[in-house]
Amino acid sequence: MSVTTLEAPLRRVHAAEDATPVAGCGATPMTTQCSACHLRDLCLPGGLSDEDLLRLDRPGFGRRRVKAGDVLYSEGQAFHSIYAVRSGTFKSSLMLADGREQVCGFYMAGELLGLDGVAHGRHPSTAQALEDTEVCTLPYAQVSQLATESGALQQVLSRLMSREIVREHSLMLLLGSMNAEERLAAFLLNLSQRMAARGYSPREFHLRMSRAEIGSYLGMKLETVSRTFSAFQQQRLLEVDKRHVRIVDLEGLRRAYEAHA
Amino acid sequence: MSVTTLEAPLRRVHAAEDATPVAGCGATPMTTQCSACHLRDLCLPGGLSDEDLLRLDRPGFGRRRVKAGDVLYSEGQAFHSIYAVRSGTFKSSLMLADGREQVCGFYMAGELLGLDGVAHGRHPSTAQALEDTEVCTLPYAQVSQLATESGALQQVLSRLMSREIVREHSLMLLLGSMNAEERLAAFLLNLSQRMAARGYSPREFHLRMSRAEIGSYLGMKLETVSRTFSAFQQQRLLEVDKRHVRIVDLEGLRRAYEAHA
DNA sequence: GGCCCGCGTTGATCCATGTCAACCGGTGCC
DNA sequence: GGCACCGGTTGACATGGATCAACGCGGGCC
Repeated sequence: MSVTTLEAPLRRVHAAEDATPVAGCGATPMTTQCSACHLRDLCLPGGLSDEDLLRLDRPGFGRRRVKAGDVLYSEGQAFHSIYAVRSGTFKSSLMLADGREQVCGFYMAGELLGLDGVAHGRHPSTAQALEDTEVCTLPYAQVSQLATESGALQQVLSRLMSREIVREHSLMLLLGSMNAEERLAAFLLNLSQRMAARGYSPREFHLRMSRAEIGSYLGMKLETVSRTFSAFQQQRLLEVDKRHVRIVDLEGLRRAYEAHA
Repeated sequence: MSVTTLEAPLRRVHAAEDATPVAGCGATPMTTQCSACHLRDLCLPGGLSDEDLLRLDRPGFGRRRVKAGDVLYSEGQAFHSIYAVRSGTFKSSLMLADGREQVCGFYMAGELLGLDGVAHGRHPSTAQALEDTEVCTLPYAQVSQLATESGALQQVLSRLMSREIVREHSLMLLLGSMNAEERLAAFLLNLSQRMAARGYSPREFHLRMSRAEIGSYLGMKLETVSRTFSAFQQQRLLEVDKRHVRIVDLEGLRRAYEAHA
């Protein structure tokens, strides 16, 4: 149980994942106990008492693997479950009639996906895996039931939804009032922070998404994303090689973000 | 109780408001019963059973008047309550360090304000009245308590938060992928629809916000908003006189929205 | 009544980002 | 092994919207 570096917990998740039998291949589907999960502090159970934590074990949430490029749910589909990312990365997006796509979020381990489906009983967005992933499936009826039994759990759920609202507020700020450099800086700083929270290095990481996906998320074209990466490199803020990013000057990047030029 | 036109319910709210004694002037503060409210179908109680509706009467939510230009709550302030708009219009906004403002929503009668405060126990945004307004103050602790007692109420609350997420998704789509004409068309169509839901004419209304506020919301400058209004007028889609708008060609406006030019 | 100020409109010009195109390196397939 | 394709980078050019500036209208205040 003892871990020496902050990086260990997530690494272990990946290892465990490798040992897991392939889902949907006949055997009883894998279930998950939140109380034993490495991600419990980041994920839904974060901050719950032991008692409430055990309550979450009861339903035995299922697991599901989603391969790179496959969709977890898609726009218009009936809403039954929310999903907690166990490993890997997802993007969620909306599609315009003419095929233009707006990425509205990237989700990594411990983050909850699909809360937007609660409103109208159907998923208003599509969630697609950017790499091979594994999720916990949390049937909303069960989650809802558990929430009626425990005020604390209900709180947590409300807080998570509210947090999603706050996140989107800041994205709106970004999309509505920032220029290309500010946008990319904000994006990288956010990623960096989330990597750190997961025990990875905040200064060096691998992007799971293409330039086009970053661009769609940030409201700019892929060429502009690429150019802005190059500009940051020239300013000695980053070292970039395709999807590998090293933040050389974190403070400088923060300044670029707050430049509001 | 019988109303002959759809416009009546809201008109009555305004009338009632005029008769209400000024808040905070010594007398016991006005309280509100959701079960008797004209807005009950639009607002928090929407879809609740009679039993649950009565439950909402119990806490006796307070009322508060906020004059044009005054703030209901501001960024950073501790979060205690959410607010239901009884009459008038609010904007909510975020501020950048350098003073740039991003309006992230306009709220009218029956809409809930402040849900973004649940996440971290402080308001991450500022809500300001665009005209003289009245709100119901719903202390979050009480709302939360009620939700533990009634699954249905909890559902409603979750659904409202989720709806806010969905709303912001589409705003992101707008900010990330649409041009000026599409943005303004989307804005007007949305307003039109909300006016209709409140029993007002969907084709003719008075804007409560300035060009600059519309611009901030839509991620464009006030001059561009003004020009785009003029362009729509030239295309015979609208008739505009300052803040008075008449939609001449609703279908045309829809096409402008879906043009994705 | 007259003045000032805030809001909205419109014109002229500029510039950040979009668009189009060429090219490069890596990967997977024939 | 070579070819085709995909993702990324870079350059040249186009353009939508920002910026700067002038002006008009109406309401509030002295």
